Amino acid sequence: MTEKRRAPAGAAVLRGEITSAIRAAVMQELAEVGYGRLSIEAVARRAGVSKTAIYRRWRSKLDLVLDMVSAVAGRNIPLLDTGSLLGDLEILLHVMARALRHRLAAQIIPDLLAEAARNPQIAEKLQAALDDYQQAIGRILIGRAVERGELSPDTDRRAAVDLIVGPVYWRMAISRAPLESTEVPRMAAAIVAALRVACVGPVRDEVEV
Amino acid sequence: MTEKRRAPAGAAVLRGEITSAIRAAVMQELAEVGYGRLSIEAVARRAGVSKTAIYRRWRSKLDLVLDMVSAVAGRNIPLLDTGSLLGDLEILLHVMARALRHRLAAQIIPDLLAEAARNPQIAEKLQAALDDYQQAIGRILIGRAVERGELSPDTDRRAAVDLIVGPVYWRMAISRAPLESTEVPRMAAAIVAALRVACVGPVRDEVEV
DNA sequence: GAACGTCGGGACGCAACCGTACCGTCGTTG
DNA sequence: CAACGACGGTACGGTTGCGTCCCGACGTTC
Repeated sequence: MTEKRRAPAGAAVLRGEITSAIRAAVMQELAEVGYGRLSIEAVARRAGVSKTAIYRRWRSKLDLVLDMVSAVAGRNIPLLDTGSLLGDLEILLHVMARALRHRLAAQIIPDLLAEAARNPQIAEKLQAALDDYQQAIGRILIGRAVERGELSPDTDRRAAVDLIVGPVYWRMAISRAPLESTEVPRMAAAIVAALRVACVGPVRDEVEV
Repeated sequence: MTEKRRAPAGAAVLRGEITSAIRAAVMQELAEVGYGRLSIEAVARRAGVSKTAIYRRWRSKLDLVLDMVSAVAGRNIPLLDTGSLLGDLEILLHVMARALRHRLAAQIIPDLLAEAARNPQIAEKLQAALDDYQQAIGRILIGRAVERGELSPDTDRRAAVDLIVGPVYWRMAISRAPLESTEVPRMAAAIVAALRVACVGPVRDEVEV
């Protein structure tokens, strides 16, 4: 019971440099072969590390990836207040575009999102992060615009998020065409126009004859 | 040289029912484990067929999937002319939404798109299909609207496609939230508003102070 | 009705990977 | 300075999948 336990010391401590090497290797490997083909052996090889080193830190491949996901997804997105919906949107689009311009991100994100569709554990972590992200946009960005009077109070947050995030994601992650920074203002302006219209009730809509 | 070759007959002919079974099994398997983990053995098991049956028809796993992709992606999208941009958009969105509501499609499409980012062969086939799709939208849908005078002639086709396709894809394939049919008209209206603004030159844009 | 020739199925060798057990190493702690 | 104890690395059995080969079955054609 009252065992005297000496704290691990000396060589008996996880070396952070190795943990980092593994993390980096996982990202590389994830981008190169995807989650489906991700193998611990390959990660170990790439990191110049033994498999045991990995299994000591994470129980399984799933654990490993889940940990990476929460580490990356946990970051809060800073949503600066520029004083106008258009300005806020430009900033947000620039941030997203910059993120998706990174080769690793552009490959890993769609891959994990696809994997989430069949892996409940990944889905949970990823959807949580995604929901945070979307809620943040909806609450902060749209919320501010409503306060300013730029948008109607009964704007549908979810629909708004789709209109904001969809185009840039489609362009960069699916269509995989570059999005020049100079195009961002135009896209932002278009989205503002869309949002102004999107506030009307969901069901009722007149059809022109 | 002048060999007399009797045409294959009798049991010596590919049985279409088996080919179909394999195709169906591939779709199921693709949805369940993704391209990365797709195995010929599993496909054969699920189809109730021998591996040889598959290898007789396709040289490899890649060939198999490429064939499926071109078969599905080859279909032309009917873009009905309703007489107005708004009407055309509603139809298009309904078609996309219906397609993405199918479980198989909603899982396979994002998976293959992610895979395309690292597999040149799949990327080629898929990007070709995607480009066709986008060009069709750009040319027909936007083209008609321009002719009608609903949009400016110098509307950027690519940017327009992003605004049209992005939101619905994000909503259904990424965010994985249901898109009610009743929401489509509103989304279409929002997109029309966006498109009207998106025609201004890409670079120049005044910033409100 | 006999011959033909491809069919589907089972088995094989090979390769990759999983997760674990063991072993010598190393640096701190008392 | 000696002992502790977790460290990283190697080696291992088991599993899975790939692509191929050979076999008996089968139905049409002559």
